[in-house]
Amino acid sequence: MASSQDLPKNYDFAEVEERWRSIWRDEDHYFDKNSKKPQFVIDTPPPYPTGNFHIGNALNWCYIDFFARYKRMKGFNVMFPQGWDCHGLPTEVKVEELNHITKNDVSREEFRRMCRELTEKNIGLMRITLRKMAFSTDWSNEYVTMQPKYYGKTQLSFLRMLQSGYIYQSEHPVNYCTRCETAIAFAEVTYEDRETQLNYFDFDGVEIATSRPELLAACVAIAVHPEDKRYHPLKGGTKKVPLFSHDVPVVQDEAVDPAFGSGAVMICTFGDKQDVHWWKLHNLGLRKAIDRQGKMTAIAGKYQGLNTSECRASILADMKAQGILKRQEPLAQRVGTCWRCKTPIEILSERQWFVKIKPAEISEAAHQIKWFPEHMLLRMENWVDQMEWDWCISRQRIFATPIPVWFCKKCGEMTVPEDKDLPVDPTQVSPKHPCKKCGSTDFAGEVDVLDTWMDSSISVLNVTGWDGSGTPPFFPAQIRPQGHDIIRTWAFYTILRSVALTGQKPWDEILVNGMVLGEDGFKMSKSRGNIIVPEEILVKYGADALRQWGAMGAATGSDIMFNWNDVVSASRFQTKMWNITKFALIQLEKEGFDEKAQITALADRWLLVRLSDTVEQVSTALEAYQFDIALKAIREFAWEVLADNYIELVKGRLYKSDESRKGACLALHTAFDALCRLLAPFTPYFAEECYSHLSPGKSVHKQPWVAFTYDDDAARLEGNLLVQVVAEVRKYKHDAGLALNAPLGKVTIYAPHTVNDEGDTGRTLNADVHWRTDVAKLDRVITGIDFNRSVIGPTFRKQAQAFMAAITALSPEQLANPPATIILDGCETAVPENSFTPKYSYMEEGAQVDVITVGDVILTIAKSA
RNA sequence: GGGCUCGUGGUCUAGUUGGCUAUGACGUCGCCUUGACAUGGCGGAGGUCCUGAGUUCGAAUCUCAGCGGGCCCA
Repeated sequence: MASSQDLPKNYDFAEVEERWRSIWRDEDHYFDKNSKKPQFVIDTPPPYPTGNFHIGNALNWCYIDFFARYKRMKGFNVMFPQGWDCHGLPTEVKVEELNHITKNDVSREEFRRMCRELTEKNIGLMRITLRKMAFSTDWSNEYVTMQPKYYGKTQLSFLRMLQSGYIYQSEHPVNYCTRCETAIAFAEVTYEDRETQLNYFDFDGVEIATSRPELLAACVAIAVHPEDKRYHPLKGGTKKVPLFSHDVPVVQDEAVDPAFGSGAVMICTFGDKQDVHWWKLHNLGLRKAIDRQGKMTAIAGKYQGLNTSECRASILADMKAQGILKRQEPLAQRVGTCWRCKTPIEILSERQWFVKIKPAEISEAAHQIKWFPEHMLLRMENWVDQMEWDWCISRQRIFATPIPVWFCKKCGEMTVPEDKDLPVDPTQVSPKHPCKKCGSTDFAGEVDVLDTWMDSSISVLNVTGWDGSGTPPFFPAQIRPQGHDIIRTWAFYTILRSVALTGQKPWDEILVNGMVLGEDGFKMSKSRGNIIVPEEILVKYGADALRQWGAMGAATGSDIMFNWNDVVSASRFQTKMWNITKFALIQLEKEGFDEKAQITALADRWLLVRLSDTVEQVSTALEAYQFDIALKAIREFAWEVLADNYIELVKGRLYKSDESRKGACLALHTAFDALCRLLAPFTPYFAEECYSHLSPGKSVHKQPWVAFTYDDDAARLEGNLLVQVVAEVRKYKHDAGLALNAPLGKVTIYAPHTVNDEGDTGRTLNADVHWRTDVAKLDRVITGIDFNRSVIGPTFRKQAQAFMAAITALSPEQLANPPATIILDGCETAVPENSFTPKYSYMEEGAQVDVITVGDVILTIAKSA
């Protein structure tokens, strides 16, 4: 036992946290591939290396670390990997910004190098925050998706899915960002409300309303509702497109809303998703009017080379000039935009690579996974049920995993590399063998690259040891923690890929965390100025306080509003707990504790049974990932049960030096040791510091989880009663204007059972306490009357004094059961309700006493005066 | 427009399968320096559990409708 003299008066989180960070070893958190322990593999989210580990990440990681540490203490072989999801547009954009270039100003290789460099730097910054937060990361299982070791696996997974027919290429309409010059998936489209104009114009005699006149060159049909009588004469006919003069058919479709605009709509390739739908359904032609840069193509004739908004203005002007533009109305519109640059997306038909989406098998796997909270499964179901297109996985960018295929320049045949040659960049190297079909050695490497989700959706395969064949050794993982914002992307794609590559679900369980909102209740954003960064909290209150906020801020799974109050109260709990530590160590240091001491005193038994209850509560909550409930139970036990009640009760006994203090010391030691372990997953620094003083040289994080049980129902009941009795007497003193430690004279407690309190109650109340099991013999006497003047005054006016005199004159029996009427100045007068209350006092064995009742227990306090 | 989710003292929040006086934190008010702690202790005030209807002996909890947030999607 360390000397209590060593303990500083105040808990200095900054000093303690830094000290333990320098002592702890990474090796203690490594997953052991040869272990016989049950495995607990976590499919951790690989964050995007922006350089800032934000508070949403922090919450997510807190959850992961709570159960990682808990599972380790429970004897599991835990893998808590750390990944970095590097590829993607944001970094490309940042590199362009920082270096004042565009991606076309330097070679592909040079541009990639710049991206890698920036990413390395950002990862370095984020690792520092992770370490400060005391996350028990397994750094031996760190992965970086931009490194050859990882993207080789991404390419391998691509080839496997290509071989099994999951991946195909096809010309198909895709969402396309003309600013980023790449196809993007639906998951990357965000919708924004914009105001636009609905233009009514004459289309060869038919009035058409459109918000996108620039697509006139791409018009392939006119659609009307089959029931719309206005347009029956047009059935089966064709119409000439104004300004462009090509003929288009008139088709009929139920989906046309006769009430919108003129009831006739032009179908263009492609204005929106609906156009794609009709285009397929009615087997229409394809007219590409917009190219990858967002410029008008040759079929736009004189408008060629204009961008879409220039073209729109120009076409509207020409329509006006020809007198065919009838009128314009404002129109509120939700427009799909690129999630990154907010440019409205175009739907272009391009040759792209796709992954087949098979909703049934994804849904089946999703149902085999246990979801926390359960309702998050619904979001997955809804997303799966409404899938319309396959997943477009090709991107026309640079900083990403290359698609590992070549095409023969002579015959067009596709060639893929062998597994052992991965990773490859087909734009840099050539295949090792000539074309199988024609023998040519002239190849063109695929320049398209893979969607970033193709990297991150094999995170679980990577950490479980996938090598391209069958089921990986540690697959499936036990749990996937992630936010609900990426259910339709990361969770969805991971399930898809796991099923496609292994035929199995990726994880046993998925734990979905909520979003962190600002203190004002809104999503954190720069424009609102409500962003709180973890670093700020770490500096002001330390990692343990921030972690407590993560646990207690909200029930697991629900969105959580950041709240400084919670951090402050977390920090106060540590102060309180630090003082408990000091007290416990001072007491235990005096004579040590005797492991074999007999626990007999009620307070000691009560503490142990309440501890046993707490351990069970915390363990149950942790098994269900209910961190708020778990930490709340721990705090309540420490603060209320141990500090405010138990220690106050046994203090006096601990100050003595007889046999009776041994039981208290053992109970105190047991509770304190358990508290350190219970706190270990939540506040690793703090728990380690406290435990190191209790058991020098030992780490709390290497101790097993608390297995303490203590079965004593009587102690729970009687102890709770004892605590109540003490509370009532404190209140009595408070009401009497006495200090809480003021001497109280003789107190008699009539309880149903004999209680061995070892004198704790008497010392705590500073009174001469007598426990008795017989029935209290009390005489009630009326010693005065409280008059309610607000009733008597208005009722009796001038007779008020007389009324009170008459009441005072009543006999004690009459006062106890007041008559309905009374004679006042010779008249029988009603006694109003609530006009007075008799004041009682009690006599016990001839002495005046005050009486308090707590359930069945009666307390009498002898009046000292 | 659809789906999910939430609405609890001034603020934030707990509340399994309906069941004692609705939990806790922060704030607020009063009292108290007692040998771990005033970054503390004790006590108090403060609630139409969003609204309305229904089911029930009994509803914060279940059902329906409405109002209002948030998230996701069309």
